[in-house]
Amino acid sequence: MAHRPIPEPFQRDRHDHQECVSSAVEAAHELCVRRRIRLTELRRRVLELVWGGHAPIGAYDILDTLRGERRSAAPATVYRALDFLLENGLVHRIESLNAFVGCGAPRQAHSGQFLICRACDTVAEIDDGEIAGVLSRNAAKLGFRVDRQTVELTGLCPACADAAG
Amino acid sequence: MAHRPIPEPFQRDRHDHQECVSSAVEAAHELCVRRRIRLTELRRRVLELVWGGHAPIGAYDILDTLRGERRSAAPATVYRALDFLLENGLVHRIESLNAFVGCGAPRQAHSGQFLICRACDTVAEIDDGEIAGVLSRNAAKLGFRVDRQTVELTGLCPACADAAG
DNA sequence: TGTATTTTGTTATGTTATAACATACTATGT
DNA sequence: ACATAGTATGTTATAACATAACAAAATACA
Repeated sequence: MAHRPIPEPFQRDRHDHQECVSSAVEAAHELCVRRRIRLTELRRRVLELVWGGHAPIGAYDILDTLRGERRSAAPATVYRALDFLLENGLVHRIESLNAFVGCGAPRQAHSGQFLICRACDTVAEIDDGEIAGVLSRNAAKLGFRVDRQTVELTGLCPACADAAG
Repeated sequence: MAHRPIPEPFQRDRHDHQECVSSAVEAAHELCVRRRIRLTELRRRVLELVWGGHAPIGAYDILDTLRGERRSAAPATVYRALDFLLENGLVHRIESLNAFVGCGAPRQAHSGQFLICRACDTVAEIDDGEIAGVLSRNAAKLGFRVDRQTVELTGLCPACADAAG
């Protein structure tokens, strides 16, 4: 079935963000059906909260909101839901921020690279085969076999770079 | 003046590690003289502890050792020394591990890329211009201006890859 | 020597994450 | 429908990582 595509990196001004959230939840739902795993109410809700914006959100920020809705919410509640979402590629962890962002393209397996604006906190995920290729290849030249790539580029997004001159 | 070079990534079997430590301390000393900043006893000692091996070490592991030598040691003691060493490029932080490794080539400014063996915990720093170039260039194509690159590749080093088959 | 600056000491607290065990829910075979 | 195995969540406690704020000591340097 057809989804409206999630906006491309940094083309995000004045977009209907609710559309991002519902697309992400719908994609997650389909992925879970396909894999015969359960997108429970809790997991769906945590996914929505991660998709609250295009900025990374911390586990305890998620918890703060969740507590207003579910009196049993505790750190383990959130971390377990996040673990599930991470394992299934529905969210990514930004290591340099100890925070989480939604994955815009959960269909394909990928590690992804992240562009993190230090001014507006927006994170764009890219899945750049050239980058992944150079990393794997150059590691392999040293005899290193790469399992997982963590690539996080911090700087200024186009809008903030313009504003900063 | 001449230093014996710190061993190349993954050529580290049976090397004299004390040589790595003393090289690193000597390089740090010279860098601090040149920059007119102070490599105090505390900072020198923390640098040595970071260089205790080629595996990343956590701040609280450093603290545990330091407490045996200096009864006033507290978290802030260690973090302040680490901040100094980080600012001056003498150590690097491995974001995906919340831990620190010594920098083998503190003379030049660089962000570096890290190859982290998940079997033996050895970390090798590389400073690969091709990688840095592709990252900056491909981010720039999207209008993103990169300040800082975090590149951490987890996998198996040559020795552990051989052992694993 | 006096004074400004930097470094370290000290205490407290904030933030992020996991362990361990109990209970509840869901799917499946009979 | 029932038993039961497996999965998910509740609950309490604690571990691991990091910073804030102010005092005291050491150092640089006029």
